[in-house]
Amino acid sequence: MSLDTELDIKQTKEIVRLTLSEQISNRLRDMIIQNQLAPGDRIRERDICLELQVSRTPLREALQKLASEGLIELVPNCGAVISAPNPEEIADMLQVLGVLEAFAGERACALVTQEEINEIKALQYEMLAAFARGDRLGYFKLNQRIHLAIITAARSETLLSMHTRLNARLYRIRYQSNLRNELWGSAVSEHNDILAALEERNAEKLSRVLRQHLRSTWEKVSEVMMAEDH
Amino acid sequence: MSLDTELDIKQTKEIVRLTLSEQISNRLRDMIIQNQLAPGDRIRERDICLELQVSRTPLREALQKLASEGLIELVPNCGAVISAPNPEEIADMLQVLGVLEAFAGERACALVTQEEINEIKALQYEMLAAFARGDRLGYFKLNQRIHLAIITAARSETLLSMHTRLNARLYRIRYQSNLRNELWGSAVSEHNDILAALEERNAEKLSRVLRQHLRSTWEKVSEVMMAEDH
DNA sequence: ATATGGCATATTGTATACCAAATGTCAAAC
DNA sequence: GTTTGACATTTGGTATACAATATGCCATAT
Repeated sequence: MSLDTELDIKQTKEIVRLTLSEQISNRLRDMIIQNQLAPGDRIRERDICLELQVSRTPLREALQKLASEGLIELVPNCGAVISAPNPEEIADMLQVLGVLEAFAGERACALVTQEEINEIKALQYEMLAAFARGDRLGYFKLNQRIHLAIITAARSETLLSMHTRLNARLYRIRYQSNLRNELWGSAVSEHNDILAALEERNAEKLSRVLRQHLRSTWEKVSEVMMAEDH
Repeated sequence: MSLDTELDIKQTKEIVRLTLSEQISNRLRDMIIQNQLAPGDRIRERDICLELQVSRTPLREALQKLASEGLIELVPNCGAVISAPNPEEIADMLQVLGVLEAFAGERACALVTQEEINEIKALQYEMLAAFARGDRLGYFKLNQRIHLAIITAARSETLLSMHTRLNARLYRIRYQSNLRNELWGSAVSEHNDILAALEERNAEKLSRVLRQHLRSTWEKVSEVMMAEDH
């Protein structure tokens, strides 16, 4: 299952045309998210140019984009380093993500269609299946898709783009945390609450549960971070 | 009073060194915010290069940055056009901004210092002074500074950066709205409520008032937009 | 008159070479 | 041991060339 599973299903109307710099930034973003480029690593322009077989111009445009997304930091005359957020920053981001999802929940309760609820329920069952099999990767990705589905149901472009950006910055650490934490399936019951609140279209409840959900995410993530940090 | 009034007061310790692409993106951002580049306008690389006396490479890097901030749209092979958000998008952004400020208010109540409250109160009086004089520009900028002060008091980098980005996209339209709307001073009483809630450190109240404040901002902005749209 | 197709022109996308400035390293001098 | 300075490396920026695409125009066909 790839990150862009939708491509298998959705019929894209237009032919997608990406500039080279977009392709590069997408590729680098994936490499960062998947930890092929680790936090603190320095990006050497020449090396990446050789590796991806592109010239410096589009690569540097891609770096600018990633920098403004917060995935890398551009130090003048020192080049680009992969961002290495500390626990405080992670906690901060997760809190804001919680606020965004809480708002998404509010709106979703008013705007979600029965079809979307059914789809989320299906994803929920798939996630339970992955959990039963001990399939951590599948579990994690389905978890992500459920949250994305709720954001989508909120029908707010601004919300979606902010969530996407923030999520990209958190993806790696959440993934690592999911792989390592003993309690990797502990969100199952919270997800039941989320689904229940959505089905009742109880905005206040869904909002509250989602924000709480991100708080407990922080607890799990911090546990793993502290352990790694010796 | 310039946008960066602080420079007059604050002693900057280090010498700030910005890369050329940063300087360019800052300049273009200001030009967009101040309506020197109007929504829908197309940016011709060569023209801007001549105007700013820079080469294409750093200019294009700057454009990438602005595009990822949502201030311009980059259409492959067609160049850059200044974003022209429609009323629905504006409403959407203002709602999310309201959510962010509400959260900032919550945190600020817990973290704000007495000094900061005093400063916000001072800004409030300055704003009242500007209102009394009919100084719309001064009123608007002080209004912005008050909100920024609340965000700052919340002590969340993520929140600050998201707020800054969203605010940049909204700045122009809010400024125009402030200039033209009959009710340009109607936020004065809301600001009294905001300050009161902050002084009481009443998180729930401040959060609610701030979100409501952005809702009434939308009412004023939409009024002006509708009028302009014929 | 409208529509189609093709051509010329303008603009963007990418590659490359080059230079200046900044950084890091390492050895010599004190 | 610390400082100084020369050197190699890397990045920031410019200039330029060329390819790909978009745009506008005109002639032709219907």
